[in-house]
Amino acid sequence: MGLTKRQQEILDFIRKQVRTHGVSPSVREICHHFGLKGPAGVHRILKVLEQQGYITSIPGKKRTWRPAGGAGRSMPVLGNIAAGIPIDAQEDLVEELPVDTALFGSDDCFGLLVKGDSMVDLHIMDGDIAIIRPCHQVEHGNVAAVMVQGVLPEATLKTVKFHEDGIELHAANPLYEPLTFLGDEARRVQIIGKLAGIIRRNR
Amino acid sequence: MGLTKRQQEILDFIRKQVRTHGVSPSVREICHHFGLKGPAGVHRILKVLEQQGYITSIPGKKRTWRPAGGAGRSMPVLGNIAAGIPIDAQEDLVEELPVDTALFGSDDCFGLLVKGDSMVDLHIMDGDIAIIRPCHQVEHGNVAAVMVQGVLPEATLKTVKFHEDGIELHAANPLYEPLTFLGDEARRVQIIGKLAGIIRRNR
DNA sequence: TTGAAATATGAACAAATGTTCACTACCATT
DNA sequence: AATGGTAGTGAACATTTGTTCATATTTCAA
Repeated sequence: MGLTKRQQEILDFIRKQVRTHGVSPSVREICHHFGLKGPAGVHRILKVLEQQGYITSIPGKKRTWRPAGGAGRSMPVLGNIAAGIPIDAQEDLVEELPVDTALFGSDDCFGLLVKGDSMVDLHIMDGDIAIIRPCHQVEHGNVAAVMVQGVLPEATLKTVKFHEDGIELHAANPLYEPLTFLGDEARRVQIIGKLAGIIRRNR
Repeated sequence: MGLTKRQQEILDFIRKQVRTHGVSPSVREICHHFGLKGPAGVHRILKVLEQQGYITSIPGKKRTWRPAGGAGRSMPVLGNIAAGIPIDAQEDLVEELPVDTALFGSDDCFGLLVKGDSMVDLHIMDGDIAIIRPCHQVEHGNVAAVMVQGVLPEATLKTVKFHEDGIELHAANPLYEPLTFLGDEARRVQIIGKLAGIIRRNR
């Protein structure tokens, strides 16, 4: 079976600390975060997590308790986005990439799994991970992850074009017709974020 | 102006340690690596590197001296490869990507800056970073970084095809003619490594 | 209720480690 | 030779921090 509530909390805290600060927390910093008085309790839990294979340390060395699979900052990859920008949504999380979000210019960047060939003209392929930098507005011609209420069930990559009277969403593939939203219709278009990059892994 | 020899050595060591171990070295570990007796000298240099913006630390906290731009493991990106696999070649190093090499399956992966449109059919664009996993042999049809003595001045991405009597190197672009090497000629083809992935950053 | 497992507390020890200071050595330039 | 920047040595101090032990408290299922 899985982990205890406390064990999970502590594991999450370590991961989050390493992800954001790039430095492992000390045992006492973990204590302080949970309002505990002494390091003993946390230390025992660390031992448990180590035995389960979740974390590692170099015995005796300071600040070496860190996630096992690989230390360092990371970036979440989402399978799809159903509503709004997922802040801490665990549901659609496909994996954590061992990549510093700084690589793509912003701390809140995240990956979005690309499905289908709709962006093939931009050399983005099925299975690629599109890196999205969250924002609410884009310029004419930018590629962005967008959602359209009632039309696109999940966030999709489109080239966004603005006209006097509306918004046009283009797939980068001649096989797909552009979507046009005129007047009030345009309000249904929700910008998730701008395309900041691509990561592809060959099988 | 740049850094002193010692300063550069220490900076490189810190980067390498963080890259491979995921944990910052302690001041004394740095001393030991260079055969120094006391931590004082190194500490002074660390201060210099900090002031220059290369590294950061949380004053007083243990093991918090780490590369400034982003902690965690990283992967070197090379502009071009003139001869053999560059183990520690600093010359052609374009930058360090804050990406764990584990993402692409092997510790010795490195990035190679893609120039030109010769791989456009594989959806690899000018400016992309091709991730190369070093190896000496590839299978028929694999995409690899190759060099050809006297023909290709630097490592280039090609689709490698084997025939009864030789090797054919194809660019993934109809505008480029494939290169054919028959018989003994084939020995001039040197495989640098296999294409493991792509990282693209949009401007 | 009862008992085992998980947690928390308090105290204390030993190491690891950052940091500082004074002094010496080397090296290139003036 | 004098000077100034960079480096190395030795010693010492103060914290941070991992680790352990014994004991109390909570939780939760049998």
